[in-house]
Amino acid sequence: MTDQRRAHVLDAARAAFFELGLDGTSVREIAQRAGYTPGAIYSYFASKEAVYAALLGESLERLNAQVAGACERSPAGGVERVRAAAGAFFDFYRENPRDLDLGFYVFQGLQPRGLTPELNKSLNKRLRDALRPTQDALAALGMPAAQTLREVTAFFAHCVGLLVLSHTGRIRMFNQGSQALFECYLEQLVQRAAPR
Amino acid sequence: MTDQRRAHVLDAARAAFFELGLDGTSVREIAQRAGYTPGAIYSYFASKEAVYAALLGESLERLNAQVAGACERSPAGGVERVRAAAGAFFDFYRENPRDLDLGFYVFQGLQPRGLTPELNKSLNKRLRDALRPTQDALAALGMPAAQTLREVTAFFAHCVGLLVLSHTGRIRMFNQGSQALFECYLEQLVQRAAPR
Amino acid sequence: MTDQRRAHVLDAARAAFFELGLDGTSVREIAQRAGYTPGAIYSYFASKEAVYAALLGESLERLNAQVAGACERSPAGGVERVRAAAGAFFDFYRENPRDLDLGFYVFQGLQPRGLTPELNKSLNKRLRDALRPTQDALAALGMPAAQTLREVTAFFAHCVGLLVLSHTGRIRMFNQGSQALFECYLEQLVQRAAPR
Amino acid sequence: MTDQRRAHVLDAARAAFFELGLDGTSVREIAQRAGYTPGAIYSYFASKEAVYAALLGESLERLNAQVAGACERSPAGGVERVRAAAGAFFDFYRENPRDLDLGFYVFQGLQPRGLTPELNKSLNKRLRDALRPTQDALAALGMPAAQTLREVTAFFAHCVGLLVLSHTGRIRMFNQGSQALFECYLEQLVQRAAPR
DNA sequence: AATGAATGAGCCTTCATTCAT
DNA sequence: CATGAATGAAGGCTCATTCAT
Repeated sequence: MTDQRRAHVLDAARAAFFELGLDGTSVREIAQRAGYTPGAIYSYFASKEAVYAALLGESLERLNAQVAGACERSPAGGVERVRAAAGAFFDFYRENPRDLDLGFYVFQGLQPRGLTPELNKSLNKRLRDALRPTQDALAALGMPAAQTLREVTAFFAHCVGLLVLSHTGRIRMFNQGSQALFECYLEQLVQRAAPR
Repeated sequence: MTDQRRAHVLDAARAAFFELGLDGTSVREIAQRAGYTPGAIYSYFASKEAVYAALLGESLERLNAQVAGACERSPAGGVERVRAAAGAFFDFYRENPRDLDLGFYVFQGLQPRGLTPELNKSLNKRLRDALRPTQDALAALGMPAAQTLREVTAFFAHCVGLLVLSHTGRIRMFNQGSQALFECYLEQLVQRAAPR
Repeated sequence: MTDQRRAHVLDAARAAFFELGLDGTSVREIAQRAGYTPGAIYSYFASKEAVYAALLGESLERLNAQVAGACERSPAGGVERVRAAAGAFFDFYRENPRDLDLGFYVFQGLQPRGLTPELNKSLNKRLRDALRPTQDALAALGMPAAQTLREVTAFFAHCVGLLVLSHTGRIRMFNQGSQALFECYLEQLVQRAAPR
Repeated sequence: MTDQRRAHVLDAARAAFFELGLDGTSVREIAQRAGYTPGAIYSYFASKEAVYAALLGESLERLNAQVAGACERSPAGGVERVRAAAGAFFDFYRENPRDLDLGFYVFQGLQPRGLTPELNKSLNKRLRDALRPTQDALAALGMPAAQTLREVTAFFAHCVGLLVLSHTGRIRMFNQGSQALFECYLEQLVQRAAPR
């Protein structure tokens, strides 16, 4: 019951945040969309930042689901699996730029009240999980463990860079598209994993 | 005289911003650090956002200077020049993470009052300028023009990604260092520019 | 409950405004007089201007009540009714000069936020309503419709003029009293409505 | 020399005030238009309100000139002179609504600093002067002195009322034009002065 | 006479949060 | 659990005015 209502608040928060951005979203706005008064929000979350942390948690679940779904639809052990896992990760954030904002906001500026070390750890873990399939797929192609770790980290960074540039419009400065650049990077990665 | 005082305000703003972050910095805070009352700030800048724009402009000048300096100290036409130009760019933001924040803040959220189209254009240009030496160095190695553009964009994205991950502590998640990963990417880039 | 408190804020605002004038009244002042902190005012009114609009609305209700009361106490259909309706209108503003200020302030300078077109329309209507009994009384004496409209408009203007002159002390310049001048105008009007 | 410069400041102030209104005009604005820095204004005027008082004085001179001009162009001693004097007075403010604002602002809200008793007296006198020709013309038609005073005061009030209603757009509420209503009032006045 | 710099008081408004009921 | 009311701190900004130079 309580969980349902909490989820309802979260839905309202997500909608508000997607529509208005992080700065444009106030507790009042969330409450209003949820059909509550501001005070009620604090029955479900300790603070506004806790709402965002929960939102991020939920966002990471969707991310993992999307990655897992893509993996299931591709044969294990081949380069296709690398493409599927990596592509699903990138696509998730390309299609949902607000989820990227959310991640940076929570991971960057939060007070201890909003992001306890345990919560931080668990969120980190889910993010890490979403990259694991890519890492595993690289390993399955014979890439040494140390290198898969390096590659997946670099891959993550590359995605983040492309997404941020795309999201802030900086990439237009170069007349380039993030999708094409992503594919380019992915092919180089696949090349390194399975030469020839 | 006025310029000196304006610079003094800018110094105060930079210090405040480096210490407290962009959201934590108020006009009151800047004024206090500069030894002024809040109203005085508006003798030098039209708005708070104009202060940030000026800060960014100045940051981009330092960036360009650093890149130019590194280029001067390396022979033109060889791979060393690529390493110098690209490395200087990355190092600037690695050593001054707040300058990266500044860039994203200004480019993302500013009102027209703070960031006129002309100013936006000129700031963009200076950012672009800072990447030009890298692009030129790639071209000097015989890389086709279309590819140099693609590569420099991807390079920029990779830097941003590594820096953001590093800045938000996410890179620790992978037990990796941004410096090492940068060098790795740079070597791959050099490889592509000058195979063998 | 909320309505009571809203009325309480309105009382404070009216008192402040009567004492300090519209320009001298700040939200802080209103809040202080109401026993609140400034932010609380915004629970009851969207803006400072909305407070004034509400004050004017309430002023116009009092005006209409006063006019209606005077009409009830006078026989319909005769010149007495003209004197009653017109006199009540003038007396209201003579006795409450600040209410006149309020009207002009709101009707003149308000932002859309404080005075939406609908609100403007409804306030206008109530002002118009307060003059209707005078117009009707003129018609009851046999004055043609077109003339009643002209006369009531001129009457309104004359009242406003006398009140403004009286309020700003300019009338003293002529050693005249607004009351006597009003009665004079009224008698001329009655003459025109019911010659002999 | 000083007087010339003072006049120059006054010109700037008038222009600013006509364009931006009283609330929209700042000392900065006036100074800028006069080619000065704000502080310089205080070499010529004790305060912003003193500027307005001076502006009003000058406005009253123009008013008197306009009235005098109209009188000169009409035969003395007849009803035409009444129409000319009264009409010129009304026209002045109908054509220059800002001058009316000025008058009310100065006469209503000024601090002692801006409006000393002597200045007040002299401004009052000039206003009174502008109505004298109308009063004299009425007397020339044989109207008793006591009545001419009453009539000219009522006339002044009627003008002010029509102008204020016109200026604030309230007159539209009645689908009436201030010009027509003025003429109507004037004819009644003439009637009273020279029956038949 | 004029500047340039700065003040200081004030403005309206926003908002996360608290807490008695 | 939820409300309704209110807080308090802060926010960016404006502007008449002062005064040393």
